Amino acid sequence: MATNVQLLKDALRKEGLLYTPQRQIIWDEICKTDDHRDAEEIYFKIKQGGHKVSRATVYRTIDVLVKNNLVRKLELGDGRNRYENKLDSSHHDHIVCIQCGRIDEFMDENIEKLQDEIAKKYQFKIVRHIHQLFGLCRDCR
Amino acid sequence: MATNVQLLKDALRKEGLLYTPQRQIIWDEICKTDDHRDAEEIYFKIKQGGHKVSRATVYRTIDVLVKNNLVRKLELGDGRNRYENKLDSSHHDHIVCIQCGRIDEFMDENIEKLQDEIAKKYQFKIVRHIHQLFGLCRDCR
DNA sequence: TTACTTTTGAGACTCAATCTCATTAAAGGA
DNA sequence: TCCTTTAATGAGATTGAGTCTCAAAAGTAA
Repeated sequence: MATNVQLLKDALRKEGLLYTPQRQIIWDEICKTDDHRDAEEIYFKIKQGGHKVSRATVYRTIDVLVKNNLVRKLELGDGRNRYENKLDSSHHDHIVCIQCGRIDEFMDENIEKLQDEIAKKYQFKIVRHIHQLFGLCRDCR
Repeated sequence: MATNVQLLKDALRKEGLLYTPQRQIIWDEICKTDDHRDAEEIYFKIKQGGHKVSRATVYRTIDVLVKNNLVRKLELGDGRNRYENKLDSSHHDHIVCIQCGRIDEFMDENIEKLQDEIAKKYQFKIVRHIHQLFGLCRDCR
């Protein structure tokens, strides 16, 4: 977990924020799994773990982590944002099963390239993108 | 507007729902522009136009229209869903300026094909997809 | 220590969207 | 036509994710 501590400290320093136990607890919880969890889930897992961190602090800290590239925010359009740590994962997009909720990841260099070409055509500077496939997974179709 | 009336009637019949003045008013309002508007905007425009349709009915009707392919639902991840009529537009994805809110549309056969290949690889059956580029448009960069 | 700044937490608040349920309107007989 | 049944509507309550407020707690610097 040592690197994770440093990553958090660096991010906080960059933002001019203090390193606090609460922020470490939240970052640790997010690093514990590679799942795509919403803020409420993360908040309750922390609570279950016996730590006392308020909901407001969880939301505030997640925002900082997202802003500093430690966490990826997933917008599935169902009213709840999901989060996943970016510890050892490179860029990828998502395949979401609308039946069982399973989320797989994909990445295609060619699509990325085509995307850049489209942006160029529109004289558009891409800051981020969302590419999600919704449907039925192997087990649900 | 004649065809639009029929399209609505067909969709309602297919759903086993009645054709009502309120539903026609809502569908008319959505057909009036090619903008990407949220439900609240549509609701207020109807109100401004002197028609009395409740918020609940607007939301309920939009759901029916989306389900029956008369309206496309746009999820930009900002907590408000947008809607656009699908009267004469074929499938397309969106380019969203995070500065001025401008929304452009794009469509790339090659990306669609690559997408299908990915789905095949995962034995996934795509029902719908979201592909959005967020960044700065020509005028904002 | 003291003075000052930042963070936290509890709960109030926001806002889009949904739900409830009494009222109203439409459909389908007879 | 009237009657019965079924569906739709509207006003307002409710939900739920997320944000905001502000007093108290914790950290920083001298």
